[in-house]
Amino acid sequence: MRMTRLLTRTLRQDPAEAETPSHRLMLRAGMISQVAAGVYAYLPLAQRSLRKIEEIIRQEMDAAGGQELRMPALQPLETWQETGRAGAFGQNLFHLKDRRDRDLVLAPTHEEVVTALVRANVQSYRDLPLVLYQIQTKFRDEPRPRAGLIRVREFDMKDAYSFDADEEGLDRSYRRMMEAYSAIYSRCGLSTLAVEADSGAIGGKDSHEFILPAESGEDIILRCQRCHYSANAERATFRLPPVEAEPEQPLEEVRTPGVKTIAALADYLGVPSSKTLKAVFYSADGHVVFVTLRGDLDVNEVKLKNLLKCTELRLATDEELQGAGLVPGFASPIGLSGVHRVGDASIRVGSNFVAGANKPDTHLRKANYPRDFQVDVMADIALARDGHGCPQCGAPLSGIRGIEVGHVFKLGTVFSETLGARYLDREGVQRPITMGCYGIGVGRLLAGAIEQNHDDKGIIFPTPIAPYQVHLVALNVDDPDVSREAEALYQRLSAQGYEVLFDDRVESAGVKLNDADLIGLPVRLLVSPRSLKQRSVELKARRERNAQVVPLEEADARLQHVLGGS
RNA sequence: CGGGGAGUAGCGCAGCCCGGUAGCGCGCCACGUUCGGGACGUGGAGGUCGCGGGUUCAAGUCCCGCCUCCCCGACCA
Repeated sequence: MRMTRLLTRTLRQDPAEAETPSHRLMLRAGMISQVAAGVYAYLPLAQRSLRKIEEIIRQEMDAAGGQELRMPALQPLETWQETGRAGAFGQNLFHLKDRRDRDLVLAPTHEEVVTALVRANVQSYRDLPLVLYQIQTKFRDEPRPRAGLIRVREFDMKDAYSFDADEEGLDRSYRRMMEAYSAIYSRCGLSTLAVEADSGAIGGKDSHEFILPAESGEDIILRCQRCHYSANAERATFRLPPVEAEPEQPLEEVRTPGVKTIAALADYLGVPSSKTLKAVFYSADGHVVFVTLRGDLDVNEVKLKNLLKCTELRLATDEELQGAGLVPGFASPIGLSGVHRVGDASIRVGSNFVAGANKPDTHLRKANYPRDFQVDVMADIALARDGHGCPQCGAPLSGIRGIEVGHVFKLGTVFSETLGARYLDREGVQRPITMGCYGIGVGRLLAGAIEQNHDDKGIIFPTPIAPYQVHLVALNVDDPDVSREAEALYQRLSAQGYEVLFDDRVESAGVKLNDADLIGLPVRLLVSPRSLKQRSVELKARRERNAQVVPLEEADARLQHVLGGS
């Protein structure tokens, strides 16, 4: 491809809206163009990368026994009401009406349709196992699209679905998919981490995310520094440091004027925050829920949501609190009745806590569970943090940020039971099909790759997903020798099957070299009057510091060497 | 949805407070000079100032309403 023919140009200045490196660099390199919030046009350079990523995904899915198909993005709303997921997705589901006023949705994922397909086509255990996949555009009306391609409302995703006779079969399919995922990332030249994840509102037991470590990532991952434990913070469990046993003392009231936060309270009374009880109120599908946990911990809302099995969970408003007879800032589990009470396991670790008194400017000292108050449910609903103890070995956990570039779930029989996807086993008994689902965001993977591979000059593409392999740069194209030799080299390399981006523009050296660094193709070949004096080109790997001078006729052989024989 | 910010040429911005011919840098076009890390000169093209209403002799600027985009949070299979 000649750069004089390429649709876009590079930008010298950073576009104002971009903050994240991948977003900024993709805009500057002319790869993407925003059409609406979270909606992008993929320009030729990006499109080539995306196609390479898709091709790698297809090869690995096929190798793992997958069959590619394609399901519609446009679906009737009823499909989503049958499984109750119209509600579960809520506002995130794009809704529209057709000319006859029928309700349609733009699908955010395809469990319903694929399950219905399998129901119609699978009758016997002989038809199983089965892995179906597609690469299809998904629509999710995200509350806040952000960071370029990292969180968007329209995006291409590879989604795969496995169908097995039983749990053991699912375990095999699941393992196989995880292996395929690892192969995909490694072939893309990326290092990822498989971590335990929350399975969401309608997940099954097991779920893993593939995380690409990156500063700009939205997810926090906790990894054990000693053993192999690693999990998304949404999911992670942890051990609390042991506390010394202390005899329970009698409850006493203490004046705490205007002290409303845990930090202020600990400071005011001169106790560590781990000696306080935190009260947090939520509205779960409209019902007030009272949560108590130790003051040094925060509520993990994902755990809480799973525990309550609700679809909408938000902090309660002060009005809702007062309606339930509670005093914001001084609310207390003690003497509380009439609301659903959830206690975190941490309130059993420690004693003689400071708690609210449920009247203004007053707290209680020496509160003890269960002596002074009870809860309706006791569970782990605390958020794990950097420094907490590993649930498996107790060593400290450390937190890193990362981008979720893949997510796999064991769905079990949730969908097959609801939608009636059954098969006959050997004994002639009807059983629900056991399912798994497996997703990779293609565009997010590209963005993640750039997050992980760039420097202050630009992108450093991993070869397998680079839009082109070689950036052939001619300096001084007015010089007939340069123009002739560069042209000849372009033709020759292209004929040999190399993917060459040929900078044949009339531009100064600085512009061309900076653009080459910005676009970040793996290898740069430079033809100039200077190099031609030695009948040579300069070859420089984007990742390397220095260039090497290579005789013109050896350029192909050197390229093959550098690109690893492709 | 809560908080903050912004919409003026393809990109980055000034002008708005204090109403009076719409500007700067980059990019773009032409010619010439340059030519290995974002060159220089000369001449040019390019704008419903986000949209609608109002005030006024006159609105990019003042007033009202709306829309869009970005950031933080909430949210997020």
